[in-house]
Amino acid sequence: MAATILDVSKLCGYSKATVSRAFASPEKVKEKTREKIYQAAQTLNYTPDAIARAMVRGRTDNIGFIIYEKQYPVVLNPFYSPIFESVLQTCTRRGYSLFISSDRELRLPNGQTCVKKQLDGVILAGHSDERIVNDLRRQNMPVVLLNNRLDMEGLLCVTTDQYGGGMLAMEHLLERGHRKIGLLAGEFSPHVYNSRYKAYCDALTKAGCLPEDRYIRRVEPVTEHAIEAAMELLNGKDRVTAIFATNDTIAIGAMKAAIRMGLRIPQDIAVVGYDDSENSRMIEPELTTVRVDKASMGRIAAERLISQIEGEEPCRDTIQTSVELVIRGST
Amino acid sequence: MAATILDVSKLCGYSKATVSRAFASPEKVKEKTREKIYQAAQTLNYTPDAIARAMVRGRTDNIGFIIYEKQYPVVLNPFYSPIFESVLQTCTRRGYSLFISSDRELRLPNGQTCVKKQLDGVILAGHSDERIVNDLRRQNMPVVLLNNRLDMEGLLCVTTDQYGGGMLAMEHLLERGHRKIGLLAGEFSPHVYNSRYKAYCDALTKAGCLPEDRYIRRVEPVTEHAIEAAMELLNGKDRVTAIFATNDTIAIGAMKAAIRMGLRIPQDIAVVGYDDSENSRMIEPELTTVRVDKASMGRIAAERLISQIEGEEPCRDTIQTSVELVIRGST
DNA sequence: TCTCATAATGAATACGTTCTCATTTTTTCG
DNA sequence: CGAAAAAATGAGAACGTATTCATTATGAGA
Repeated sequence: MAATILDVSKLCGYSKATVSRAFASPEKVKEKTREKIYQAAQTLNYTPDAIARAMVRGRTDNIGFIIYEKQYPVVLNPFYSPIFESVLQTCTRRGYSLFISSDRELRLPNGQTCVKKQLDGVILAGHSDERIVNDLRRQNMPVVLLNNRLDMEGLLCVTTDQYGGGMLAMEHLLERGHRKIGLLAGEFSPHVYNSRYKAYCDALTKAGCLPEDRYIRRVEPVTEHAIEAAMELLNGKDRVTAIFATNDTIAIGAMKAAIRMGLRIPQDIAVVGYDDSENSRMIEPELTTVRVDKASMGRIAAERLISQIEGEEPCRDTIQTSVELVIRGST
Repeated sequence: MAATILDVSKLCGYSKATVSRAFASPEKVKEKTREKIYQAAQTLNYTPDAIARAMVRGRTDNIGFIIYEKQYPVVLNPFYSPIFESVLQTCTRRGYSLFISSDRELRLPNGQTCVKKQLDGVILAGHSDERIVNDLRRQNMPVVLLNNRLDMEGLLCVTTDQYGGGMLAMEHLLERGHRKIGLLAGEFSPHVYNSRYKAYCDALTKAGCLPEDRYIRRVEPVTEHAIEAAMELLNGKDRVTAIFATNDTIAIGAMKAAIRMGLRIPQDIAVVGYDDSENSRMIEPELTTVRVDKASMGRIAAERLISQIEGEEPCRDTIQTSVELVIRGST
């Protein structure tokens, strides 16, 4: 049905080869010829077939974005959304299209990888593991890790200073005089969890306090769970005066718990979050939080992946984007 | 580098055709043969090449999801995120992969549609227009509209009862005795905007009130703008006692404005939102809002598109999913 | 005008599958 | 057991493009 290069060729009288060149590398064909070819193409409503093109070039100009975050049923959560936006922009600018999928889709029942030859490279976001990376590498698929860190030879990881960010949050609370600080720790990838937990402990210790288990709760990053856990920390006469939550959704849960218990924020209870996602400005007062440079993360990951696809060697193993404390009304 | 069907063929002694069948339609090959072929494939780490496959079948098993919402810089906003999730699930279950893009990506500089032959069909979300649909149709591309309505021959639109939803919200406020009701109307597609605006006017009129321009503000669906507009409505002695916001982000802006002005929710000012996005439960008190069945929207759009791809004729032009009022603390 | 270099074009092949049609093997059943 | 039917397999074309290599047209310099 659709016109092919042959139809155009016949209509304008030039060979298939020349027509092909007119589209794929216009500078190699005489201007006058090119015009005639484009004219013919237009009347036939012809566009080069991307599949046939990919077939012979061995490249599709498609990139995959795959999110592994088991705890979130929603593929696109407030943290990844801006990252994704940035990845999409970068890819578009450089002529690539973007595939997206959750982890379920990567492997088909028969063990095939549906990704094969469909994609020129893959961005793995969240907590993927060595096995997944190895699977992809065995197929010579360029890979970049996003918001995760795995120590594998030549594997590029784009992440942030998790420990430093945690420190920023804790030092801010300590500076304001808080000593009884609760930790609401979300269940993320080990890399993320461990770094932020360590920052919590180190900061307290440095300030002469002892981290106490009764002030610490592990929670799923879901508002309801966070509310429950926060209520425990806020109950009793020995309650905490501040809470460090390891992401904004959890922090908002903590604030909601406080409001429901009649506590004033920040006078009675201060809350610091992490990520600076959209949510952080939805609540009132707005949330003090650790801002992660999500736009850069996405851009860098995409750019490095594309460099790799286009033949350059990865120059560094790990790239850390900056973190910054944004102080708002909750502290 | 990567193994092809020919390598497998040589290793196991069967012809290319049989190897191909072993993967594409296993029931057509003897079990014993199949096992040997799989074995050989495994040792060679072979997987059928999706591109070559697409080339000969004329199908890619890829679907595109394209969002047109100019006012939102973020491709994936809280409204579309669950819809997208649902689309992704449905596609995955039925063996399709998902491409995503904003409108910028659809057309390349030279006027080509990069979509051509890469995709088996497209879901157009947000306010796309006739021109776009026609472009795609000229290439025989199956199309489904999501959250929008265009009167075009045989075009399937999956939407919701915008007017009915608006009515639910307004009648709820009227029942609670409110008469001075403000409208914060987000700038969405004409279809959406007009329906909700009409519901606002009709409900008021039916209750014997006259819609007044001073109670109505058009706003971009961004929290800051909503806060400003809400403050205008809440100022002065003649202020409104309730606000109907045409989406949750705007409603949250209204609530934040009220809180900042020292008004109590819902005693001094009631707020109803629209969409029931995640945000609606982030604020305290939580937001009364019109729930849109986003999961169904996504599922239905994907299913109908796939039916169309697989050869069935669309049965209805417009499908409306249900709306429902969720009453929470803000009213 | 002629020669040589260079630019522009064409013919043919390759990319890795699926599918049709023909052929061979296996099964069924009288 | 033998013939017919059914199942399994193989040979080869086709999908629509990019690219290599050969050929032809164009232009520059003397």
